[in-house]
Amino acid sequence: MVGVDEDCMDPLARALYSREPVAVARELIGKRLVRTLSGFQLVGVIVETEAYGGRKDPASHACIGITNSNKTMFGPPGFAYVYFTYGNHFCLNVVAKAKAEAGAVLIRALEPIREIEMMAANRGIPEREVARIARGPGNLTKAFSITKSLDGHDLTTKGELYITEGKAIGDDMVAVSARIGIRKEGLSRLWRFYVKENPCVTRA
DNA sequence: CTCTCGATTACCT
DNA sequence: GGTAATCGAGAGC
Repeated sequence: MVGVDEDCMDPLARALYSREPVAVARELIGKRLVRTLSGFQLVGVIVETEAYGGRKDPASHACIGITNSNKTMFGPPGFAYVYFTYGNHFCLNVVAKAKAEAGAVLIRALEPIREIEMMAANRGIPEREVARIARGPGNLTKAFSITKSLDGHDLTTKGELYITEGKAIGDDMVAVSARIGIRKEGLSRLWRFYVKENPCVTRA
């Protein structure tokens, strides 16, 4: 048994998420996502994120106003916003906002560091293909067994799913780009953050 | 390697 | 009825 340190790490406080989504998206790079599953703790380092705003962000789900499926984004920061899309995939966000009515940070990729075997099994791919296990928002939720049932879950409390401190990653190792996959406007906003040259980050 | 396209379903208009 | 913050298979170069 190697990295026992995660066991005594407390979840990040809600104050960290009570800021502009862009600031939170940058801050989350290098932090650890912890998933408690069947007595095991799956852990991954966050290596790719994207910020989404409220009514004024045309690419955000919150753009259309509050609905039954996006209401978590309009609630308090520090909670998980999980949605289902393309008929196949769940995506995990953290609600993040300063003063705006809505906002969130999409977790797009993780670097697996603990219980990798279980993650690979959840994905149905060989354990040796570590880089592919949690690369992409739909893939990471599958690897971590995250579904709509975790929508609204508090990520600042030690439980089924939470985020802890990790290793600080300096600005020289973090790249910025336009967001991926959005079809509406909003591409001019450079709200995507990722670790340079990390194999667990999505292409494009 | 890059590119195209189909899968599949909840939700909103 | 159209669409979506995706993924992976398969074709083509």
